[in-house]
Amino acid sequence: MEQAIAAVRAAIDDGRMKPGVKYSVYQLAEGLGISRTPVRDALLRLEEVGLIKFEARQGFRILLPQPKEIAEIFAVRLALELPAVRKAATADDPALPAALLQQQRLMRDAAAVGNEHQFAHHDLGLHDLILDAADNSRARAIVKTLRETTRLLGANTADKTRTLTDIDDEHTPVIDAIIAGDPDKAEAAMRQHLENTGRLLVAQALRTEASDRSVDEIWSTVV
Amino acid sequence: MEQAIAAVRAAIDDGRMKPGVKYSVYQLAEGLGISRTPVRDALLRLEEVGLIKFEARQGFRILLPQPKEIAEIFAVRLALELPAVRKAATADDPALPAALLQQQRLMRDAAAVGNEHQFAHHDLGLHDLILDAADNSRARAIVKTLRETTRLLGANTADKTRTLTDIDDEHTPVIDAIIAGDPDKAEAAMRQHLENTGRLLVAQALRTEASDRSVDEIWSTVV
DNA sequence: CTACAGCTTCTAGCATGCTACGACCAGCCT
DNA sequence: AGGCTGGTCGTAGCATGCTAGAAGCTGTAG
Repeated sequence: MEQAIAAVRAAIDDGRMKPGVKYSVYQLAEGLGISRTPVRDALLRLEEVGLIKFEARQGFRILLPQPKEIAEIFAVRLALELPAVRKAATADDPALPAALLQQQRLMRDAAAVGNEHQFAHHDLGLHDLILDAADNSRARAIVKTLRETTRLLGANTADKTRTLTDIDDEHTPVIDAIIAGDPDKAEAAMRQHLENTGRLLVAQALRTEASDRSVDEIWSTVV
Repeated sequence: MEQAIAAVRAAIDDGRMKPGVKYSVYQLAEGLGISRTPVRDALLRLEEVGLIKFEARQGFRILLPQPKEIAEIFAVRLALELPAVRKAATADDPALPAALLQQQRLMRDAAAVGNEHQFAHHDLGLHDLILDAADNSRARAIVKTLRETTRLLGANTADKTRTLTDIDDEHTPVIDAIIAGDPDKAEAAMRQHLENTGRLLVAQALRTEASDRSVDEIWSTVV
């Protein structure tokens, strides 16, 4: 079943499966060479996360997050990650600075060669590291799930309006402030980063569905 | 499948299924008069939420949340519900005050006759109403899930150290502040309420597992 | 040419068959 | 008598059978 989940995620990531198109458990199971049961289980879990939607007796469809949903996701992330980054800045874990800098180095390397996939992976790793430092595994799990549902869009977004290096530049003040033990600065930098990213994704979602609403309008109703 | 989820929850609630005991999909399916597949699906979802745990080739077991987990859950709830109650206090939804007072009335009635089940239901309804007013369905869904995992304990807690009326008294200032449009007071009152409840549940969890750690120790590492 | 009706062909969802494997128990060997 | 070993039982997990129902197509009638 884990295999099936990973397979579907991978298929979505590399564009073999596209939003809007109808798929069926039968096809997918055959393609993966396993039976329908674990595939269905996997899809049920993805449905719960909101990544797909079963339509009764018609198959299922990959969903693109709506602009409002994206804004909601980032509102939740702000609520959870801002306190987390404060805690990370005040907690004195001697191993944390090294881990942060290591993660940053990995991201820089990925950015240098333009490897978006690697970059996204290490970006997740950095945020995860901060939530780990805040010592709340539940919050960590929630944010991980939220990121998963926006990742689909994220992959397409970075190269359009923001380079990988731009994103990396937003991380730097966060990392510096944590290492310096300055919770206010860390929080402000993280807020900056999440707001930028969130508004960008909302803007893109608005574009793809050709809506005439404004980013600010949606953003302000939620955040 | 929804039927199976509801059945398992109900069985846990009224004590037909107890934490620590081993159960199997076979037994359960037979008991419910449906096949193993939907029962298994339901249990997989409950496992994802952390309410049960499958043990390979041995059945599954109902889990009691650990003290740390409870503290984490309340840390997340604070992060999400404090902003929400602020928004509820500033948003001018003309229908909100009436809805809040209505919900409070239902809770009072349930408290008056000592109907814990009804009370818990309406309590959930009140918190849900506030999150709804904040207009973030994602946060709403998250909190709902979190409440589900603590509900098991919650039912046992209320009658021990806090009467239903005590809980109700904590809600009053929250509702009043929202109606008065005072976000600061609303936030403070909600914080008071959530901290009380959270610490109480942590204390109970510590008692049931006979730990010698203190509530403050656990609470302060997370919140 | 168009509208409609019936049929074929998909589907999800539930039920059931099947298998590999860990736990537990009884019986044997030392 | 005590420890080990083989066998039996029960389990999750995967595969497959089965059914009701919706979508779309095809052929026919107007």
